[in-house]
Amino acid sequence: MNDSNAVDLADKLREQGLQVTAQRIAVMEAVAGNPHVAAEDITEAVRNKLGSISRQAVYDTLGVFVEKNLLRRIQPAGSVARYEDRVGDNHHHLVCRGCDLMYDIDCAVGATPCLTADDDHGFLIDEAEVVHWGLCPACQT
Amino acid sequence: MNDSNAVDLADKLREQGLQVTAQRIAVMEAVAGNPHVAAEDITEAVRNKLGSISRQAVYDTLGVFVEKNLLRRIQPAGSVARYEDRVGDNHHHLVCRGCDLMYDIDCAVGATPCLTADDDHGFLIDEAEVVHWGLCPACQT
DNA sequence: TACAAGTTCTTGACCGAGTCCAGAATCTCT
DNA sequence: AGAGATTCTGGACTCGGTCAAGAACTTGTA
Repeated sequence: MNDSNAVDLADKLREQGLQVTAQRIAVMEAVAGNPHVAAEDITEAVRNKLGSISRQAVYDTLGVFVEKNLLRRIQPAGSVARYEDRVGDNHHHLVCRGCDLMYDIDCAVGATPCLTADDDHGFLIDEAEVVHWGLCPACQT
Repeated sequence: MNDSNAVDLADKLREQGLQVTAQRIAVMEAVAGNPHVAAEDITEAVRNKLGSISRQAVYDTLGVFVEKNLLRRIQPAGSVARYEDRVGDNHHHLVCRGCDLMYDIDCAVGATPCLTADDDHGFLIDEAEVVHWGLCPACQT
């Protein structure tokens, strides 16, 4: 969250042909410091840093970042969209049915688990998303 | 969709300790004849059959059915909730990013693929949900 | 067949994450 | 520094889904 990080982030944006703005840097930092954050929390974090940002700017920024593969968007059923900056490894998630607590999971089966479907119906499959559902220790009571 | 089916469904409901109503039978039939239907389409199907039903009754009914494990609810990111009557086998889904077309998938890895997570963080895991994302033949152009 | 108790359905207001739009501000390149 | 493109702001809006209270229906008992 220091200046050198901000510089690194700026370079990352330029690499993708994106303009560098204070809002975008702040959004990136908000996600980097907080895996699985919701848009609302990102907005709040950015406001704490910059003073203000519009909801639209946050959604636009997140949308561009996901499109450029700088962020990954995850949205377990019944939950709002969440964002993380761990991209490129197709890791999975463990979600609590009770409180939405979420952890990253490296699947025991292998690097690209279950990627091959028996019958792909002619689809061009690009991702196999795995969500482990359960109850966290606190919600098991 | 004939009378004997309706009788079977009525028994299924009683088995679960649920009251049998025309609305519930119609909702069940709407899902049975149409895997991966959204609540709105179910409402429409029931209205075609019974004349009318309230949105609330549809949501209530779907809620109990899912709770009693008579239906399964699936909700891929960015899509509305969908329902199917194929329960108990934990099969997976193939979803088109372009048009939300959805197919059932039996995973090539085995009966309970990826169910074991490397580190379960103390969770009581009850389901591993797998979604294969891609583009259907029509959306590949 | 009638009744009471419990469950389910209807109606209508409401919620909240996310989108749309048009104009103002900002960034980048020359 | 200035032009052009991109991004941000503000506010209205959409829509799947939920909440609440009272009316209607099912079911078990007699």
